[in-house]
Amino acid sequence: MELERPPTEFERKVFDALHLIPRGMVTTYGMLGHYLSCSSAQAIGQALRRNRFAPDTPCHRVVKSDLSIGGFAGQNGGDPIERKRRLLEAEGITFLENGSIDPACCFHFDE
DNA sequence: AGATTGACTAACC
DNA sequence: AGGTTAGCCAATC
Repeated sequence: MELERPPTEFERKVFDALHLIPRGMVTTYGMLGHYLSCSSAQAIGQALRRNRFAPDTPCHRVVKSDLSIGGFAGQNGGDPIERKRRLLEAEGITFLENGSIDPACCFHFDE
């Protein structure tokens, strides 16, 4: 069982970076990792998965490298994903016909 | 302390 | 287009 614990330093860095993403934009696990000098997008996903402050920290603004939706609330489909999609739409994200996100909505970190 | 687990990704078939 | 694989790495058995 996973007990309550304060965020690790790594998780704090990830959560802090989320607040740099403007409303109506998204980034990817890989790009976020690159910004944090972490070469494992998977580790980034792990941190977001364990984000217990969601959606206060905008973890829904992180999607897959191919700009498909990615996961949410520990799942890769079903209801949580529907919620993630609606959150993004409500923020002004535009989706293409194939269901992926408009590349123009991709936020680029400086440095 | 070692193995397992992933909200991943690029590179292959 | 879809599957498999290897590499990645923090957190969790």
